[in-house]
Order: sequence, then C-alpha cells, then structure tokens
Amino acid sequence: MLPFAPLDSAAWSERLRETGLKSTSGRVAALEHLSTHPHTTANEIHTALTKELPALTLQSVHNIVQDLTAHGIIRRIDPLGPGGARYETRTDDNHHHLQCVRCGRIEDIDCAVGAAPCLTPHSTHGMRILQADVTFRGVCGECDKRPQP
Amino acid sequence: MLPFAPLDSAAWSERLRETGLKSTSGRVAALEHLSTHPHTTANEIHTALTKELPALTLQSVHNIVQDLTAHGIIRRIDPLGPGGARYETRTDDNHHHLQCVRCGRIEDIDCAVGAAPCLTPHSTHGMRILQADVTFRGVCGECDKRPQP
DNA sequence: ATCTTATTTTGAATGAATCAAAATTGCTGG
DNA sequence: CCAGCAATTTTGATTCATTCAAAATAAGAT
Repeated sequence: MLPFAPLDSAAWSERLRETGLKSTSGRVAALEHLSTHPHTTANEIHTALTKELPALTLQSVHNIVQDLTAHGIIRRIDPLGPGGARYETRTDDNHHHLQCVRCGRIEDIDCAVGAAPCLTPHSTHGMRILQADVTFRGVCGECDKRPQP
Repeated sequence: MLPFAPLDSAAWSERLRETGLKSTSGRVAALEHLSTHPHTTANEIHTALTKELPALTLQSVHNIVQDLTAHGIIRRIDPLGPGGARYETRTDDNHHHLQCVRCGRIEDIDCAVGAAPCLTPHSTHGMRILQADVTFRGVCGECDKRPQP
C-alpha cells in the first residue's frame, strides 16, 4: 500500500483547476500514472499512456511534466547516471530517496523529521536554505544476491 | 582558499598511474581544471582547455570524465534542471552541495559528520546503504537581492 | 628504440529535451 | 446550449549532451 492514496481522475482534475491549469485528458492520465508509478521518465509515461490515449505525443508529455513541475504539482528528480529526468507526485511531504548504485532503482523513504529543511548545513555561503534533498546510495537486495559483473 | 590544495600536474600524473591509468595531457589538464573549477560540465572543461590543448576534442573530454569517474578519481553529479552532468575532484571527503534554485549555482559544503554515510534512513527497503548524498536547495545572496522575474 | 596496448581522434548516430507555428480543446460568458 | 477566447496539444524540425565504432596516435614497458 502506498503511503498516500493515489488520487482518482476527478481529484486530479480538481487539483489542476485549483492551480489555474486546465484539466486535460493527457494531464490527468499522466498524473494518475505518476501517482501509481513514481519516478518515471517522460518516455515511460508516454509509452504507458499510448494505449489509452493513442493521440498523446511524447512532446506533449514533455510539455505536461514541465508545466506540472513549474506549478508544483509534480517534482522533477535528476538521478545519477544515464536516462534523463524522472518525476513524482509526492511533493509536499519532504520525503527522500534510496537509489541502488548497481541497477539504478529508486525507492521512496519517509523523512525522519518531516518538515523542510530537515537538515541545516553549518556554513551556508550566504544562501537562504529552503530544503534538503537527501538521496541514500547503496546496493539493493536483488543486486546484492547477484555476483558483481 | 580551497579546503583542499589543488594538486599540481605531477601529482595528478602520479595519481593516474597509481590507479592503473596512463597519464595523458588531456587527463592531467582536465583534472587540474576540475580541481580549481569544481562542478563543471564536459563542455565547459573542453572550452577551458581548448587554448592550451587545441587538439583535445569534446568527445575525448567525455571519454576522460567517464574513465576518471569509473575509477573513482572524480565524481559525477547530475544537478536538477537542464545542462547535463557535472564533475568534481573531491571524492573522498563526503561533502555535500548547496544549489541555488534560481540561478543553479552550486557550492560545496563540508559534511557535519565527515564519514559516510552521515545519515541513515529509518527503513531501507532491504538496501545496504553506502552513503547519503545531500543537496541543500535555497536562494543565493545574489539572487535574493534581485527581484524575481 | 621498439612494441604493445590504452587512449584519443574522427565521423556518425542516438536520445532527451526544446522551439515555433498550426490545429485543437477546455472553459467562460452570453 | 452555443460561440469565442486562450490555453494546450500536435506537428515538424532543431538543439544539445552523450555514446558508438573504427582508425590513428601516444604512453609506458621490454
């Protein structure tokens, strides 16, 4: 079970309108997919939605994730390594990530503190700190069983 | 003053050979540039070195940063937003980053704990944690003065 | 000095993301 | 319910970062 129940399409529509954005089938479908499949790329979203929305183009998916990111409805992450940007719908809970250094898999992990910023640096270089992004790197169970290549 | 004195070219040559890599002018120049200009892209390295090494191609710089990363001599970071991968020579001190959300500038910041992992998550999803990557996001002094666009 | 092999160059190709203009769709007010 | 405006998507092309393969070169060992 996900820590946050994924919203249904009506709820996503409402959220879009509240934010001043139009509710379109592409946006709602992308949000539904992202909430059940976190950390997916624009490409993966497009592939997944092409069955129910054959007309939706990859460029539109790029537009969608960019617009939604700019309005704070989704969050962009740029994981280490190849593969491009990934997106997620959990934006306000200050959660963190676990990434396997072998297979690249990403998992969510709740923040111990909860509120952002959950850490504060010693010296800030004159910067006003808003939040701390934490990514734990390690080796996942699957990859740990397998001998290294 | 940098927290770690940048190595001179002889020292970088030695470090390369110790690692089992050949010491080439491109690699040494890239390492010298990276140690004095942290968080630069392959493109920026190439542009900076083109004066002293006109024959060095961008593809070679990509080869170089990839090889050096694979051997742990430099570290790759993928900052949020556009612009591609960046690299740095500080690999063993478990330091963290500050990134301005407006201009994208990145600064180094020493880790409070020092040894990796400096944080441990509550639930690990069965993953063996090696280190914690922390990036503080905020608004730098420069951008805070300027009114928002 | 030469030989072996790693590295760089050359030239081309891929993949992610962006841009501009035309077509379409959602939503507002009549 | 229909018309009209504006936001959004599509279409088509382009840019940028990165990778690939084969040929040329240079580093370091013998």
